[in-house]
Amino acid sequence: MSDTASLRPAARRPGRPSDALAGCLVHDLRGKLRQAGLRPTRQRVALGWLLFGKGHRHVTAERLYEEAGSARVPVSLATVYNTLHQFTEAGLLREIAVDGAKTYFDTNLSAHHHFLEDGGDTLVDIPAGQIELGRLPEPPPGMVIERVDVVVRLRRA
Amino acid sequence: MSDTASLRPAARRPGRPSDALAGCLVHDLRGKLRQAGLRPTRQRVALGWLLFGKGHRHVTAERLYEEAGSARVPVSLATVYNTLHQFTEAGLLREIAVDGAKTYFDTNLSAHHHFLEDGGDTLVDIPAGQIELGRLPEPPPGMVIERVDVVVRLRRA
DNA sequence: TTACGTGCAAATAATTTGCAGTCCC
DNA sequence: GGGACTGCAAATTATTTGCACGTAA
Repeated sequence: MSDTASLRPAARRPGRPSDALAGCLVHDLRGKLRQAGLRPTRQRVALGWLLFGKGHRHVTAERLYEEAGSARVPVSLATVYNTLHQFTEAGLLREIAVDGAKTYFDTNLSAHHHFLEDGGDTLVDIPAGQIELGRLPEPPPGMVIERVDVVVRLRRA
Repeated sequence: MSDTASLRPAARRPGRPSDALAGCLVHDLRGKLRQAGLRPTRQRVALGWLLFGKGHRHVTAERLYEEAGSARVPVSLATVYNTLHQFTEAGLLREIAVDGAKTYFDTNLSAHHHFLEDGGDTLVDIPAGQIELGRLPEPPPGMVIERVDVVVRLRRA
């Protein structure tokens, strides 16, 4: 049984390009993983599907674990953590630490920033270009700027 | 204002200004705590002393706990956590979450941002004005911007 | 086949909490 | 004296690790 079939068993019908894309996406995903030096195992493909299957998202390990469970793709929490970090190292994800304990992983790799809603629970993208850094400070000697993260904290009006 | 005076007192005498200053600083600190609705207990005054006694700083709970031990002011780690949070709620400190597990507390309340050195260990202030946010994005409806945090991640060149 | 992955449970790490005893006002 | 504060140790929460077994190439 192929992963494709198990994950997206929809019938092929004209007028719905998503079916064709679905197969394509999984195929791409496997290629992506392989290129990153990661063996495309069932779990990695499944988690990759959940992560990259429907637009950009922010997830915590816990959340992805629950989703995997709901999607009838049982993986252990440890594997979710491992996979998320492997994806991050492979440049497929970005790790963002906004507050306190939880670590979020962002599938959006392009330069952009975040809104943090008051409880610290929800993270929302700020479209690139909507925020503008005038000039950056000079880094201390011997250091280079790797990345700039902006978090806009929100409060209910 | 008075903060400036209490934080950066000029030396009044060659020799041992520390006694007079100590009284003054401690006195201010007690007043500060009282104004914030916090009873100026021995531990709070001692921790306040370590925090506010010598210029702005970034500390983790763990670090402050060690310092307190070194300064012959034994407090429990739990009390350090409690105190830091109480100070934060009282507006005496600012909590900054830059990465992963550790939470830093910043005694500098003015608008400013941070450099984060690569390991995520050291946090350095970026003087206000050295960084410039062009324009801020519009917050989602029903929300207002409370604060903007910028973290500039550094890597060894 | 065989090294790489995975699951599980136990180990860490940072932080919080419950409660008996202590100290400030 | 009385209620706020503290210390300790146990509880939580988020995450990591060690190791036997499973599986993709």
